[in-house]
Amino acid sequence: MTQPRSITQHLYQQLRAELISCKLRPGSRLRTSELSKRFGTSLSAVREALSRLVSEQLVHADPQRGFRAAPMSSEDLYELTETAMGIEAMCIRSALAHGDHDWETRLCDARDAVLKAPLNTKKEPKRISPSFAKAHHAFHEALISACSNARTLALRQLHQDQSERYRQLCIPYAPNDSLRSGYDEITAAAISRNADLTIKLVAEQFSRNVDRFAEALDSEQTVRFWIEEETAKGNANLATVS
Amino acid sequence: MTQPRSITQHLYQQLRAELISCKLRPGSRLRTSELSKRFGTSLSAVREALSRLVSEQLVHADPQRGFRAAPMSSEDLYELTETAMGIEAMCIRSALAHGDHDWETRLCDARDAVLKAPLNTKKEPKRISPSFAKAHHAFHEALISACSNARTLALRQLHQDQSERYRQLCIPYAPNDSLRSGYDEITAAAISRNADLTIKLVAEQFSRNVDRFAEALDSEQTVRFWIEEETAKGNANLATVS
DNA sequence: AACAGATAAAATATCGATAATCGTTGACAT
DNA sequence: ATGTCAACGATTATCGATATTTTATCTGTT
Repeated sequence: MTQPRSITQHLYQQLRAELISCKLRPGSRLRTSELSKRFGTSLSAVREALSRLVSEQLVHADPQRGFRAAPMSSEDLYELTETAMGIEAMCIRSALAHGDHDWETRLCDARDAVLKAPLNTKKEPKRISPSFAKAHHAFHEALISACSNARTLALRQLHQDQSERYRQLCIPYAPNDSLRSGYDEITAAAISRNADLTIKLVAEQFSRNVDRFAEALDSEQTVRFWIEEETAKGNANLATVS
Repeated sequence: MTQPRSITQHLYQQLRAELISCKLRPGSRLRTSELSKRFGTSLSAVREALSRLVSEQLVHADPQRGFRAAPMSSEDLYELTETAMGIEAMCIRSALAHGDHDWETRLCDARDAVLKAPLNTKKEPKRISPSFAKAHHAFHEALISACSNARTLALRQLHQDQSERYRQLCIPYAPNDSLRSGYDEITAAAISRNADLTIKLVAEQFSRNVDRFAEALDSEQTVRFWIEEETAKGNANLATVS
């Protein structure tokens, strides 16, 4: 955890996190006055942080009408998934070309971890457990960790975060062992340097639940999220930058 | 040309254009005070515009040390080219899948135009003529114009602009007819919906001159650009927003 | 009752000023 | 001569206030 030097930097990270976690609801207005009050900073700092998020497509800026959290839609979800997978494919190709023995070890370790991680918790049986989600991400992170192209990796991070945002949609369903599928095959394909097969298998995993999320977005009912909405009254305090 | 509504918007577009054209030199410091003086606006407006460019990787922000134009390097050029081509490939696949008869017509027209455009001008015989460059861009634009994925298209634009920035490097050489190669073959491959071949041919065109630019960046001599550097004394005036 | 226009309230966009930070110069001691 | 430290100047980061624009409210008329 790197200590942010400037207020703006801190605001940027904080707002980004709240947008990805959907604590700031998609489509909701982001009033600079509200945010500056909540974080105890000036308008300018908030505006600057929001401006950076505009280029990341996490925030939309209607000139003269202020900022709002980027909306969600099933169309965008499908497009995002396609784009993200294309970028993931680039990373995989590079990783398979550059991966050494260390990389293979990391990959196998990550595979073992994800196969052992608990799917859900007793408290929330209808939600994928944070530890499984973490292990899943770590696996794919390990897979592309040998990718040598910094630009592609940066793009991947952006789209990973965007996808993570969509996964905040509350869609209760009991996870089953089918979630464990793919990891073994992907690992084998990657180590044998079969890029096309690796990509195909990863793509299958990626698009597994997309339809479910898309349905939730298209349904008439208002969408629900796992996390609670941030209310205007909240009064977060800035950690003192020591 | 859409009339920008806000000062910040205008600044953003202006700065972006100057960064891509390398009027603002790669790696050079972007002092907010200088820029605000030059454009006759306040510091905040400049900071806000620069902040948006940070996420586009056209500007780097060292906390507490201000902004600077993103540097150039041969390593980055190679990575950019690879990434841009990967994105272009996604667009091509989508376009070939969705392209209708209209699209084929647009593509053929663009091909004819690029084959007729003059390679250079008498005034600058060692530089590719603007009209040929324009026709070249229009051709590839037409090729991907049937792509249905807005996110991929947006990414493409970003990387196109980044590549354009590198092409501002002054590398005099007399263009010859080999520059005309590829367009016929690409058009044919695209219309016959052979995605793999289309991509391969486009990739060849893309990477044609990369080495030349990379050499220029790696050479000991300071790099030169076609356009003149923007000096601090300049005094651009804001168009009155009517 | 419905609509148009005028007015008031809210929020945004912009500015100029202040505080914090960094880089540099120059004095001083070793 | 060289290295360290302090004070200065330059620049950035942040703030609070003002000007503009949008949105909501109210009034009067058809």
